[in-house]
Amino acid sequence: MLRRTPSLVQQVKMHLKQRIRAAEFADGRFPPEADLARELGVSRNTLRDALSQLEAEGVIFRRQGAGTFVSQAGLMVKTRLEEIIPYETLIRQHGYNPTVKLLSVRQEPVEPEIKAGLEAENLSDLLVIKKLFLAGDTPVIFSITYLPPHLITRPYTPDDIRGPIYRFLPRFCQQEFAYYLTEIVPVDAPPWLADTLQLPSHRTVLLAFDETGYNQDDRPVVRARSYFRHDLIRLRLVRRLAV
Amino acid sequence: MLRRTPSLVQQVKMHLKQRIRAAEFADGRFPPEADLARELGVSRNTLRDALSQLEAEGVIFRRQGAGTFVSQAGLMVKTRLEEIIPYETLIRQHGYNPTVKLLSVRQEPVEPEIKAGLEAENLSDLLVIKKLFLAGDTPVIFSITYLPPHLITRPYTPDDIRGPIYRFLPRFCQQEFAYYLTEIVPVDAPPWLADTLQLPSHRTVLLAFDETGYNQDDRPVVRARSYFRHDLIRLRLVRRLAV
DNA sequence: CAGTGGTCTAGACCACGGG
DNA sequence: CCGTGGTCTAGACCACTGG
Repeated sequence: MLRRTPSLVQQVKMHLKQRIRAAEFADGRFPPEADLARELGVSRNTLRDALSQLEAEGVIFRRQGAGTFVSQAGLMVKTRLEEIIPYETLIRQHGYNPTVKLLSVRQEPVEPEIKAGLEAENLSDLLVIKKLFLAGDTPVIFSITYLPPHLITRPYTPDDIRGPIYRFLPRFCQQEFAYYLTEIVPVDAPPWLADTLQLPSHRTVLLAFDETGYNQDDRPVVRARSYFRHDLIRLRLVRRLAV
Repeated sequence: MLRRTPSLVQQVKMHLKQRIRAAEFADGRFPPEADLARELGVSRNTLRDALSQLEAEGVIFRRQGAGTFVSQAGLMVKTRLEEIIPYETLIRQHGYNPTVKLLSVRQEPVEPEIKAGLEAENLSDLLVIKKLFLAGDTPVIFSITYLPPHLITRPYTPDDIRGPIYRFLPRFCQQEFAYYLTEIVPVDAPPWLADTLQLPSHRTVLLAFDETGYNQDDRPVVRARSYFRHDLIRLRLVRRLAV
């Protein structure tokens, strides 16, 4: 997997974010698009693509006829739900030091409902991966991942499992990961979960992600359930009016 | 508020959605971009803008060198979290008949935390709006909205309040609504809420949206908290890898 | 009115895949 | 290889705001 040069749009995005972090636009105002494009040596279209993405992320906002401005609220958003990021990064963005504990990797029977979502009703067992993510010393995320074992085409070690499953798939399953279809569910933690996450007794309500991962052929290849200590890990997103 | 012609991109989007609904692409395959653009009489750029949006919504997926395809999973997604839609529409998308009950509209003191988020610490009271949304006969969403009363510049009737607050703002407050910054929170329903939503005694865990609405000048103008019966209203979204 | 962002076009070239 | 989608450009015109 070689990295190719990030697209111009990506580079412009990163460049502008950098300048925002450096508080270069002290009054919160961007230069006109034409000037900025010329300065960066890209077409206005390319610059505008980057600006549109930054606006969708809540970093800036634009007003026709008026200008482009740095958004104050956008700076508060630690997480953008519609983007998949490693849980370690998520924890780091919240200001903690992340650790992963690989609790278990086993092939075992699972509920029919899980298998159905993977179009794997005929399989008896799935590969079940359990992980615990710590923020400092505090467990904050617990995840269970289900993978049909027949997808795996190369031998792997536990270390290969420690990272996100969407990194594992292309490397060991000849599957390109495309997207998660995620359902957000509130959960009253059962004792085993409260135990695993070392929840204080008065805090048993958690946020959970119920995810189905699809490959680039739009076939479901993996399912996962993740539980979050929402009091420590905040899930925020920017919502806009549908057109 | 006059409607202007929807942009070409919007029109193309709607047109393609329509053709997908009509199952016109039986094998799930789109024509090549160049052909489709010519057929629709738009430039390839315009067509591609529409396709990109449809892809982001999970309706289609594209593979370089291979083609553009209708996504199966995308058809299952009833809700896209990053888009604001009226709760009535949300309920209808779930196959129920929606009703709104305006429970109360009162000016009253609120917690300092709410006022702080609205930069209204110096106000003693805010306008507090409580609504209940039914799916058929079943209460499924309860919402509380907080609005600084001094924003209102025109007299209004209760009927003007029944709709979404982001429609009220431009009409009665001379404020253009821009976006919500939303935090997703799991909640163990207190008795008053379980009562309002007529929850079965074993179902007290709810999903809540904690929202701050911003105007086009990026100033907070409204706060809202909505509680969802997640067993009846599913909140799903498509998540993609961050670039 | 001048200056800003919003929309749309035609055309070029690149990267990837197996119709 | 050819055909697909991916990227980028230069330029035109429109819509809106009050620098």
